[in-house]
Amino acid sequence: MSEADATQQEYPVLRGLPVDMCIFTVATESRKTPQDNIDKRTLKSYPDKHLELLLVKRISDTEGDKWALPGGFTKIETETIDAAAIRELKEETNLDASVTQLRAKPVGDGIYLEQMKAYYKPGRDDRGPTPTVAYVALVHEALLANLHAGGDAGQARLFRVPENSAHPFVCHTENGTTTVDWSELAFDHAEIISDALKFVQNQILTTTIAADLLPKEFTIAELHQVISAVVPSYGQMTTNFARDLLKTKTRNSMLKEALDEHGELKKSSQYSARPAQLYRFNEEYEPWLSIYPRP
Amino acid sequence: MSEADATQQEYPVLRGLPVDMCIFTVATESRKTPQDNIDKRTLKSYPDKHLELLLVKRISDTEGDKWALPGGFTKIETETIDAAAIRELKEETNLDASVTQLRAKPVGDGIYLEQMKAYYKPGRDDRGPTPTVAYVALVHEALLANLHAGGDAGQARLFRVPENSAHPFVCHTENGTTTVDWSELAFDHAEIISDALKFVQNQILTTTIAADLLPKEFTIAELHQVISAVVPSYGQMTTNFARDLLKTKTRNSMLKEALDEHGELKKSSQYSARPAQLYRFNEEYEPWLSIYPRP
DNA sequence: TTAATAGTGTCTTTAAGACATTATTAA
DNA sequence: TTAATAATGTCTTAAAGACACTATTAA
Repeated sequence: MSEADATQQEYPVLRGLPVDMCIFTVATESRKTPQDNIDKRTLKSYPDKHLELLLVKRISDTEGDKWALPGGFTKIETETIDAAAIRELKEETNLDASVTQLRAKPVGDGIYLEQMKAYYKPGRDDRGPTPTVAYVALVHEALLANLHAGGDAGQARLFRVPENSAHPFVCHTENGTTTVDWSELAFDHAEIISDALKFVQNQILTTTIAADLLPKEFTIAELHQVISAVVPSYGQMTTNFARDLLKTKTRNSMLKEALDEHGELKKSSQYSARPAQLYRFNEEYEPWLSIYPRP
Repeated sequence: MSEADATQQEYPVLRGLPVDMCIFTVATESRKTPQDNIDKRTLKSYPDKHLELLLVKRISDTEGDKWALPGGFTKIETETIDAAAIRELKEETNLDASVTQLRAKPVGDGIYLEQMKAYYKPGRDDRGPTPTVAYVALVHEALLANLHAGGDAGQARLFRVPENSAHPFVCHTENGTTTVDWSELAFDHAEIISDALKFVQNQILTTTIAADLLPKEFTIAELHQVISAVVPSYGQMTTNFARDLLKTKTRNSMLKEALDEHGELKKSSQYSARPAQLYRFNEEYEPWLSIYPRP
């Protein structure tokens, strides 16, 4: 301790680095029920999917009881920053999955986690502990069934992410609806969330992290639905979307047809009358992305 | 100070955030001279271009006199982290240009600067001040003519970046040649530089930051040369490269033909017998990048 | 003239897009 | 049967790639 103090003259020393977690999921709307007075055949229609973000309600501190991103501090002298992010992800989501490393590349087991950006502004009083390193996680909704609030937070809830900043974050529960406007978020979390949203939108379009939001085997329509949930401006599913995805030379190694134990094509009737072909991501696929012509 | 100490119990407080700068440039080999005993016509051939990185030699500290990335600390209570990066960029390069903001998007005036990643590992003794936030800059070589070492560093030099980690960084001067192996770099700077290299390679292929390494108006061959300098595996310049760049629908707004005051096409004979058409980047161009079919 | 680089013509293959048609299933 | 979604066929246009050819200049 005295050694650290002595060092402070030469260069400032950090005593534990804050981490903020942007934990997103793509939630599936509950299926239509017969009570909805709809032709029973409509029951097979795809449930809607939309993007949700985990927020926690702070218990009285400098930022009052505002909703905020979950977060914490690295355990100085024992943790890397990535390890702290993994620990926070587990704590905040009550995940029992064995997350032991960053998942910047999708592994298809439901968790993507990557560092996004470091934030720092002078004047701690304005926005709480500075700096902070923001991490972005995309987690399969099935893994978020047992949320609990960790650390210094009151409640943890998944909020639907609005398509533009004129609309609030919304959370429906049996006890009613909670809405949180962008301006009501603690610290500079509105800025961080805005950056994180652009980040996941870019990532889902340029990498195969959609794999972490889908079952191991999925239909093209389900894949399209996940993309559209994260990027609302993405177009409608068309018959050509599927064909372009499968037949073009630069993409034809991206998905593989799912086969059953007899080597037969596996199909799913979960959401459609006519069974749809199931696919899985090919882990060997490496996207080529460039604005310049391929050399 | 005592107020800060009191706060430490609740959450650790940072007392100035370190910043490491990965300052790259694309250097132009000195032109062939007649003494090289080459047919004079060869003089017009393009000079080679290659990627260079600014390193500084530390003066005796915990890391001895190793070569390292230039860096510094945010001025706590007055600077944002971005402001510190801008200040360090100016100090280390002796730039007199009025850099007042991050240039994540190219502005074509010779400077691209963007935050890459935050690093943190426990155990300060192993690698000096932790954490650190690494910034990546790509600067036009003309702006790096007046290098001087800033702060606690001895010398500042531009080193040629090797194409793989089996080879060292090399710097030629009148006084001889300096080579620095990856393993000889201070702290964990080899890891940071490795990440930064992938980062700039990805950025130059997916954004228009090449504009910052070129004159306002340039030929297609010069553009290709810059890309190849940063991404050595990029292919040879072909006649189809130019045509694909200019004629395809998704890219045809990327470059605009340069016109003189009479509205005539501007051409350059600087590097070729037959004059080549000059182009400039279209600032309105927004690349579309996705592994999925365009909606 | 020749060397060197810039740029065009033309043909082939592949990808993208429009849109009609057929297929498969549950109720 | 009908509704709903999956998948194919076919035709058109655009992009990519191969490669021979022409153009412009300096020395």
